[in-house]
Order: sequence, then C-alpha cells, then structure tokens
Amino acid sequence: MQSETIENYLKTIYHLSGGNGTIVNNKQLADKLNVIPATVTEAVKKLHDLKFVIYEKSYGTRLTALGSKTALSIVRRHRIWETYLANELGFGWDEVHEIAEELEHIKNDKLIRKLSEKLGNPSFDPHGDPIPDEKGKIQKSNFIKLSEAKVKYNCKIMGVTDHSTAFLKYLEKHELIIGASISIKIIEEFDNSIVLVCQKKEVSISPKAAESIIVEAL
Amino acid sequence: MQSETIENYLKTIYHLSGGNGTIVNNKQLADKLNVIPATVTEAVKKLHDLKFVIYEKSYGTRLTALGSKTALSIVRRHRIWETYLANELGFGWDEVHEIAEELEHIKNDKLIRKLSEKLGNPSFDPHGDPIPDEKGKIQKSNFIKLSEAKVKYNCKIMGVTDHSTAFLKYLEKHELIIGASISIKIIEEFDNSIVLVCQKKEVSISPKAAESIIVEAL
DNA sequence: TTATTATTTTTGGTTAGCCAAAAACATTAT
DNA sequence: ATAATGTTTTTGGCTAACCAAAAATAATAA
Ligand SMILES: [Mn+2]
Ligand SMILES: [Mn+2]
Ligand SMILES: [Mn+2]
Ligand SMILES: [Mn+2]
Repeated sequence: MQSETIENYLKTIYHLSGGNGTIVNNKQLADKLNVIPATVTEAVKKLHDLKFVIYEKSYGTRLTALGSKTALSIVRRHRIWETYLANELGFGWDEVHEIAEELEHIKNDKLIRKLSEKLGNPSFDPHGDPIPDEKGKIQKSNFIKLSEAKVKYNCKIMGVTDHSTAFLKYLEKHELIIGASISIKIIEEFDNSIVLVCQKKEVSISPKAAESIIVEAL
Repeated sequence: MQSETIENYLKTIYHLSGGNGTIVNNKQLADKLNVIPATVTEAVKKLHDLKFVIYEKSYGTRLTALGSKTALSIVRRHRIWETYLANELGFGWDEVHEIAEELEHIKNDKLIRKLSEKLGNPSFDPHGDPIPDEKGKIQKSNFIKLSEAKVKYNCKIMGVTDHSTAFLKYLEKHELIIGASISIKIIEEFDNSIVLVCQKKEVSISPKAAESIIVEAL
C-alpha cells in the first residue's frame, strides 16, 4: 500500500495539473507540500519507479493512468469525509478541510461506501467541489466563476475555489453560502466590483472574491 | 505531538498492564506490536525520555501519570469510533476494531466530542468495553465473567474480552449479542460447560467461551 | 549450585522522508 | 550572445523505526 506521503504527492500533483494530465514542476509541488525542491526530486523519482507518474528530468511530472486513478480515490475520500463532517456532525465548511486532510488516508473501501450511502451518494462536497464516484468519474457541470457573470444574471452559489477560513467566514457573514440564490445588480465599470442581492440584502463583492466563487447561471 | 508508533506503544502498555500501573515487559510488548524485543528496548527508552513511562533496565516499563492520561485518550478515541461505526454506519461488531485501529490516531478533540455527543455520550463500546470520558475516567461496573455465574442466574450480556472475528461470529450465530438476556440452566460438573437459554433457545457454551463473555448478574 | 533456557540489551545496518549547500541546467532579460 | 535569475539535481547528512546477530542478564531446572 501507498504511504501517506505518497498519497499526498499524488493528490497534490492531481490538483496542480487541474485534473487533466498537465505537467507539474518541482517548485510548485515543493511549495504546496512544504518541502524543499530537493525532496521533491527524490519523491518524483520514486513515484516514477512505482509507475504512478511519468517524471522527465529537469522538465516535470505528470500522472499515469494508475496515478490518476489513485489520486481520484484519495480526492473522493477527502470530499466524502468533508461532506460527512459538515452534514452529519455539524462542522462548519471552514473546519472540514483540515480534518479531512487526515481522514482521507484511511484506506477502507467499505467505510467510504457506507459514508457515501448515508449521505445519499452526493456528487458535490460542502465547497461545491465534485466528488468522484467509485470509478473515479467526476460529474461535470456548467458552473462559472462569479466574476464571469453578467448584470441581471440570476445565479445559485455552487462552490468556492478559495478554502481559507478567512474567506469562508467572510462569505458566511454575508450569507453567501452554498445553494444561496443571488442576482447581479451592478458591475462597476472602473474596478469590476460586483453589487449583488442575496437574501434581500445588497452586498458588494471585490473582483478578487468573485474569482473564488462558483455559480450556476439560471 | 506523539507519532502513531508512540500512541500504539502507550495503548499497548496500558492494556497489558490491565489499566492499573502494573509493570510490562519487553517480550509482551514485542509480541503484541509485532516487532522484535530489540526494537522495544529502543522504544521504551524513548518513551522514558518523553516522560510517558518509567523504564527500568532489564526489568520493565510502567506508565507515568502523563502516559496513562495519554493512553486513556487513545482508548477513548478507539472506542468512540468503534461505537460510531457500529451504531451509525451499521458495521458488525467484528468489523469495527480494525478500522478503529486507524481512526484512533486522528487527534482532534472537537471531532471526538461531536461523535460522542451524536451517540449520546456512551459509556460502553460495542464489545462492552468502557469508554473513558474526556478526563480519562472509566465508569466501573460489577460485571462478571460468564464462567463465574452460577446455576439459575439470570444475566445480561455486557461484553466480550475476545475480539476475534471467529469468536464474535460464533456468538452472533447463537444470538449471544450485547444486551441479550440469558439464564443459566446447567453447569456440567465434569467439564464446566454451561447450558443456558437465550432467546428461548438452549445453547451449550464451552468454559473457554464463557471466560470471554462478560455479563451482569440480575 | 551449576547448567539450561528465556529475556534483554548492544552493535551494526536498513529504509523512508526530510534538509542544506553546491553544482548543473533552463529561462529570461539585456 | 551574455549575463542574471530561477529551477532542478547532486551530494552529504539527519532522524524515526525497524531488523539480525551477538553479548549480557535474569530466571528456571537439574
Ligand atoms: Mn493528506
Ligand atoms: Mn472541499
Ligand atoms: Mn493503532
Ligand atoms: Mn472494543
């Protein structure tokens, strides 16, 4: 079985490559995993030997089919746990990521299946991220970034791409939570800030924040 | 924070010493932890340096107050998870131990508190073992081994001391589950086997099995 | 008490994961 | 094209956990 370290590498490569097989470089991995690039060099060599990635010296690393499948199963475990912690145990969406970061490494298929069933086999986690199914298939959506929405659009908040506590707390304060309906009132010409209505209240959102909010245009 | 290895040592020392501060020797630990005695020697030296145990060379090891407190919190996590897996996710009592063996190492007090609350702060796990509270206090009971029960006793099954799948499956087959009411019909003179009635059916139990069943005499 | 057996410790060695510093490559700017 | 900068690799070294084999202790049997 893979170690926790290997699993964290695979998951990180998966995320950095944006889900498709894009090449990832050592610096990016080193930054995300809080190790120095020399450590990454060693690690990706090993992952290559284990057939999880193709590592081309001084160039970069990409997942093989095996690596991709493995990464997806870790992502699945992570997001099932996040959903479980939020929906069944009442944790806030800003708290679940950290705990899931540990729980994701428990390798027991039956456990994940039972959790998933209890949750009604959800396709999205509390941040709106898709949960791969047992085969690794991800339900794809036609969601857009809030920053791409136009004036007068009516949208539903489906997720966030920034998982920081600060950001999530900020959203909560304005009741900008998953599932909330919003309508775009104004997009300021000079700075692209967005004025929208949510729960009958007007809120102004910076373009930076709008970049991190995922919505479905209705 | 303590590593998983250290936690497993502490928990094992706790169990081998029977909960009180009895001295444990290297051979016992080596057997339980599936390592060789030389490895244990190194480990207990380290645990001593960390103030978790008192290790006396060539003699044995016992938990300090700190070690005991730490061990108790691991036991608590283990048993809360076991209860959760059994009661909320529908795992069999023969399946929960193995999974809890991993889950017990997730150190998040809030998580354990939430799980415990959801379960109604139980005092006993699916095997009838007591769950220490946050302070490490164990609710003590006046349970006896079934092998100590006398003829005509009416009892309630409260736990088991053998957690093997084989044994638990055997009990299930005879509907000898936690909470079941039984009455002792006969205790055979020549081999101490016990004939009892459970769910209106007569069952004969070997003295070895009776040693591993914990009951409350009513 | 001496011999035998069991347990414990010491010593030397391994592997996984990490870092620091220096050297080798690549990329970008001038 | 050359210099400056950024990235990657190499080399040497570290710690936590493990094992094997040999030496030292302790416990038990003769
Ligand atoms: Mn992780
Ligand atoms: Mn998520
Ligand atoms: Mn464990
Ligand atoms: Mn138990």
